[in-house]
Amino acid sequence: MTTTTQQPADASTASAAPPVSPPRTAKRPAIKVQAFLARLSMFSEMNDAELDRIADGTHPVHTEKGEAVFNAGDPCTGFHVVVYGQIKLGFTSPHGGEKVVEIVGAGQSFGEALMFLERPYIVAAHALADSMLLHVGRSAVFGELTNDPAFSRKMLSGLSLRLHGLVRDVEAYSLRSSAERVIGYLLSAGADRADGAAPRQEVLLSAGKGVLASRLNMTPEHFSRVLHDLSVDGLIAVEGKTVRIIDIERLRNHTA
Amino acid sequence: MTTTTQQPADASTASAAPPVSPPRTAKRPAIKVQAFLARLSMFSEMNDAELDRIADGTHPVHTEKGEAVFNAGDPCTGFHVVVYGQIKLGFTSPHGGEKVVEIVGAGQSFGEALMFLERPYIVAAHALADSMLLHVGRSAVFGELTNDPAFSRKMLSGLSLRLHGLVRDVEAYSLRSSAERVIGYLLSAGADRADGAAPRQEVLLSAGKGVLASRLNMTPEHFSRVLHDLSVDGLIAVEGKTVRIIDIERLRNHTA
DNA sequence: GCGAGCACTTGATCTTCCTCAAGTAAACTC
DNA sequence: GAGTTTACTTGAGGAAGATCAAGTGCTCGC
Repeated sequence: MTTTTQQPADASTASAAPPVSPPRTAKRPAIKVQAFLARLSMFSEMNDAELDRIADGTHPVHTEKGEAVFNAGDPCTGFHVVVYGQIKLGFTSPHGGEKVVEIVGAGQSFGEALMFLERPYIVAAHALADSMLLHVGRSAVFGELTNDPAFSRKMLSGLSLRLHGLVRDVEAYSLRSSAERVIGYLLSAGADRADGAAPRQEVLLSAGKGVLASRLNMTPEHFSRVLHDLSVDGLIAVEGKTVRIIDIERLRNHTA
Repeated sequence: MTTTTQQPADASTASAAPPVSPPRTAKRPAIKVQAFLARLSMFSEMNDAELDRIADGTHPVHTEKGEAVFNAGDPCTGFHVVVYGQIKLGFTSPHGGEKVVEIVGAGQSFGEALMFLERPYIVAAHALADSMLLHVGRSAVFGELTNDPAFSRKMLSGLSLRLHGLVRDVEAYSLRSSAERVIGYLLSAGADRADGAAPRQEVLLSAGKGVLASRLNMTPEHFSRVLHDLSVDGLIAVEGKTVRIIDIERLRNHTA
């Protein structure tokens, strides 16, 4: 849940999302790869020579809404960073269902673990919006890892953070009711001001309700009902994709 | 699930578990720390000087059955390796429940991710049997990381593998019924011969049924019933802690 | 601005799994 | 080796959430 919070185009968010705007025209923007990479915490301590080598190992990937970036079973040749847009990572069950594991936004990366394991993907990645990614090739990463301990350290932290988030998810799935998971999502999405300020009253849902429901391990129907119930209890107000938190204290203590 | 399989004292298992025997007497055995560490894949490429420095950063921890190694909220000053015994990692819910996230046996380690994040533990670790651990201090690890890229690489693989296992768990919890999870466990526990040989017909449950049930995200009652149903269908036979797989093909294809 | 498609909501019913309550069997003490 | 504890099993009932089936309202393309 922690890593799921999305960054709207809001300069006040103290996040790693670099200020790369989506293309205003149909034309794809030429971005400065090194400059973009340098803003990611993963590469933040690299010098120019290193950044150049990494940048040489990348190539841009443009994916339209609905398209797959990769599917389960595809070989993994590196990892991806989102420049703009939004990607969902998920399983497709043999019985037809889908489970969204993570929703990834601008400035976030995915697929590092598989890159190190040299195994094929076990999840699929689909674009939730027209997106631009950078694919960072394995060999470029491995090259820098061997002579830059600070980069190794960053990589280890990044992986650890991801692991930590996943453990928290497991806890939520096992020990919390679906209403509690929804509340947890709303609070963490509302709390993504990193400064000490009070959490937002208005939360913009970071994806469609169906996708969010799957991320929270419930059906769209049930998600809808939970939101409805919380509204009836006067804790929140739902207006399309924005949720206004009316009584954050009662929301926090809510048990049902 | 993949990382959960336990090694009974069986030299044929091609696993990383070093052949350190539990103490036959009440007296604690003096183990050779360097020799033990060298057999772990994490340290397998280290030279003697490095191993000495890591060994200097360790201290032994003896934990009796039922005792805690650490609790959620405790600060993390390094990671642990199991020399002998068995440790469970789990959450305790505010509402009283418990969820076992992982069961860790001899030769396996835990707590690396928290060490890199420098955050307090979010799970608790309790001994399921009288156990001996080695605590490897953070600074010793960080020291070697800065000048041994191969070690960094091993660390990254280890963390990636853990992440991979957790993603598979999330898939199982979300997309599979409890009977399917039980079957998955039995098959993977039975398949832990790494050679190409046929899976074992006899599976020794790696922990008490209650603990296993929690690991598989179900109640002990329900676990018991699932095992019962599979027995009635003639797929397995349960005799205490050993499960004999009678019809592995039908077990694999079982849907209910 | 009209119709088609899609996302979401609402209602009724059904399943899975949990809870509570005994009961049995195995293990640990003394 | 009897008594107690702990682990597991079995049964009955219940609750959370899924499924199925219509709806309603939006957005988007033309």
